[in-house]
Amino acid sequence: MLRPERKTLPSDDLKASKVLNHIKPLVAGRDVLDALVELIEAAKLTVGDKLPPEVELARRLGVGRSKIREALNAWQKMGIVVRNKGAGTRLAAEIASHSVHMPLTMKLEAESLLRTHAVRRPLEIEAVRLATVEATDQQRKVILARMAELMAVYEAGEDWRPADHRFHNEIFAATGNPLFGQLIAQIQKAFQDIYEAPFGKPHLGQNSIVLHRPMAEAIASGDQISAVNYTTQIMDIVEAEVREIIGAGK
Amino acid sequence: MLRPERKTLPSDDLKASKVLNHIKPLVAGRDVLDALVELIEAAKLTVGDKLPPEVELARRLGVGRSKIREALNAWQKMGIVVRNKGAGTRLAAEIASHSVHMPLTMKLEAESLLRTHAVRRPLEIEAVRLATVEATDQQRKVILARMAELMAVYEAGEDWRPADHRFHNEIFAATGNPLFGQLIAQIQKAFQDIYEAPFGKPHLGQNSIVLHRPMAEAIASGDQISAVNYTTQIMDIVEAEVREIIGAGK
DNA sequence: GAGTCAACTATGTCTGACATTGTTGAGGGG
DNA sequence: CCCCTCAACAATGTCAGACATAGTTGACTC
Repeated sequence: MLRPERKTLPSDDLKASKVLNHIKPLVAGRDVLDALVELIEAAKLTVGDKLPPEVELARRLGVGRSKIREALNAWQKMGIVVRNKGAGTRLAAEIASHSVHMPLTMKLEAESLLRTHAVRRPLEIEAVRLATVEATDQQRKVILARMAELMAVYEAGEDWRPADHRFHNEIFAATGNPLFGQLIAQIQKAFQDIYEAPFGKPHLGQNSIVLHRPMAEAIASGDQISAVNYTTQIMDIVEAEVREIIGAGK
Repeated sequence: MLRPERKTLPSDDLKASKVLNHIKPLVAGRDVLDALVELIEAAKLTVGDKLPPEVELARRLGVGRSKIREALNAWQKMGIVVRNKGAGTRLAAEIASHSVHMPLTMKLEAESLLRTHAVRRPLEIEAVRLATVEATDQQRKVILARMAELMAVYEAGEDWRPADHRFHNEIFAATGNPLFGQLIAQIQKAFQDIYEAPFGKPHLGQNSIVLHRPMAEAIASGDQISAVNYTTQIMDIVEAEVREIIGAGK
């Protein structure tokens, strides 16, 4: 009637648990995510590998389980890890492959940067197309005015991003569909949170400023094809800038 | 030497706490965020208003504080609330009117149905395009399998929407970008809540089912142009159906 | 050799406690 | 009367322990 005892410990994640001994506990100011990144790098974990369980991570890093969970949940939302009840937490994104020079933190965040941009791109293009079709005469004038304002600020060498923001918001308003503005605002926020942290403020999008004038004029004149064209170019330029910042293209 | 006692309770958040009595506890399957949305709507909270404290929310909704915290932290990341130690949690974004997280308010207006679709459309098309380019061989096979499953269920005259959902989810997964799936899931949720309530279950999208097979095959074979083409047609058909349901075009 | 099933593993959630910080309002001094 | 100080309060941040639930494994049975 007695069931047998299990003596052997399977330990699928030898790599991780072994390195865990060398990880220093968190000192004040150090972030849990940084420590996790350090662990992943040290253990050379790749896609599909299992991370140590929460309790062990918490013990080794000297923090509570809640902090570990918060960090891992954040990563799951970003698609970096996959967590399963009963099973463990596994690496999901390709983050440990190339370009050894760049710290892993930057790689992680660069991934999210590209992903966010990939979602933003079609929304922005469609918003411009809709605006070109739906805008009222009044709105077309305002768009041109915002564009002029943007160019002035830019040529004066000042910080042009607030003006850029107002310009794009006007376009979203002109679509007649508030969802565009709201969704992109969400994405934009995530975007900023990401790229302002690791990369400083690299003035992303600078190379595309000159394209804003013809784009605005295309919207104002109702030229759907040109408007979409210019927007696509702008998005491509921004994407190229992102890839340049994070080094080697995918 | 004795410091005075404080008898008065300041209660800045009268609105919220008052309505809290009427909120029903969470039943299985209901989401914490939905309950919070309901509370915010019922209390007519606007930007800057304070939400009830975590412990009270947890008590009233019949869940642990950890779930409340998880939900509120997620909202903070999205910029919907701002949380401060010592102070409380306050509404940051205008979500009382339109938001992907607030299907309840949108139910009222049939117009938002079209708006939601307008946002979903470019996302879906881009997701298909990306999937066509990025999918692994394995994923292409799974997409074809899901499509076959969908067609079988459809031709058997059963409810095909679960299968349809699985099919599209597989496409989103194949993009390699979890954001597409997440965003569209949000939108999809709002979409369903809207059209299922006022219009019954009109099987939206029925006329486009036949297009799913060539679309899946285009994805599987890497034919970007055809895939985008079929998807565009599908979205156009759905849009036409929506317009028909809500009566007169726009 | 294949299937069964119990022990094990790991995450999800609840509860209670304490730490830390913002807010408030009474009291004292000018 | 106004401003400043400061102690009590309120609310979130964090930790720790416990239980629930679901996936995984491997020895045993047939």
